[in-house]
Amino acid sequence: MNNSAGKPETGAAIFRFFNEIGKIAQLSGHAIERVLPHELKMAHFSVLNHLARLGGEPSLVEIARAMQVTKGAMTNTIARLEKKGYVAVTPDERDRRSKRVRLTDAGLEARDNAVAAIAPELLELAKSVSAPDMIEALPLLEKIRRYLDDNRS
Amino acid sequence: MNNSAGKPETGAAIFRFFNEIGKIAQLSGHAIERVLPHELKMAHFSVLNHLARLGGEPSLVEIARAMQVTKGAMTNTIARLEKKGYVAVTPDERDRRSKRVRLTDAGLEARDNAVAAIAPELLELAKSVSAPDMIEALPLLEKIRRYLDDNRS
DNA sequence: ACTATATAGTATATCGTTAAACCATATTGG
DNA sequence: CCAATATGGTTTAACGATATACTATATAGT
Repeated sequence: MNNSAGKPETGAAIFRFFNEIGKIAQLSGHAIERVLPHELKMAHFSVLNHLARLGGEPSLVEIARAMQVTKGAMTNTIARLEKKGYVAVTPDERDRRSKRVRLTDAGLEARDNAVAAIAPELLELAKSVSAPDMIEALPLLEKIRRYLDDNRS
Repeated sequence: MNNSAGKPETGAAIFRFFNEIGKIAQLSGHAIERVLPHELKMAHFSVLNHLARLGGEPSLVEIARAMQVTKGAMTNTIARLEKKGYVAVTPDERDRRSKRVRLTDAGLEARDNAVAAIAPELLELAKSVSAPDMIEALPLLEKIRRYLDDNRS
């Protein structure tokens, strides 16, 4: 049956879509945190992973924007990561309001260990559900994420 | 590295899948909270919506399990909703440890107003992205959610 | 140049959540 | 029956996030 955006059931279906997305995010977040090294919360791991993938030395606010949290939250997160020696923070010479954040070797190692800890969980899930279907759904998810990203005030 | 789920990139793709899911959940949550009546946080609305859809008089822990939060969190949420008059809480005669939670008329009205406030956002998004694609993805999402639900410890 | 405005980062109060300890009541197995 | 154990709910401490206000520096407009 064809549901265009005008039909009444469409709203309910879209609603359910986001409902499922929210629950999956919650459940997968918990599942991942369970296997994560004890000191690494999801927020910390996300930052390490972001730095490992992006490379370079982004500023604190750039990281905050990428992680979609406030800069206040990122001040806290970066401080914790720095205390653990996972990131190095240096003042920006050009813009003296700003700081540059760089992943240390220890940080990269911690991130790699975390990824290795998570991988089996993900692969088992992919086996039980359907890896091809999930991969096929990726473009749609990216499109939706971009839309939401562009339309946040 | 053993990869029974397929090609070696599969792990990375699954990882990205959950990354996107997480970001969409965050962004859509914020977007929805923006249009929600000021007193209604996402957690409160979710409970009202759950009660409206399920009907009946579930216990506090049953709601907590459905919402995937701890019972401590639900104690707090229900207390707030009760103070606003959106739910009525009565002792369970059969099991005197338990409480029954029922949606009041005011609660149903608040929920309906919230749904009405959210609907336009969702429909605009569905129009800009692709409602059919989202609807088509629903079974996969439900399958993943069920898997995660069944496999949480 | 000077003023106004924007931006980077920090500090603080508040909020919702979790984890853990706890009390009360139910249920189960000797 | 009764002891052991499980379950429903509340409370408390710690934590991460937000919003807000604040300091310091940068940028734009006149």
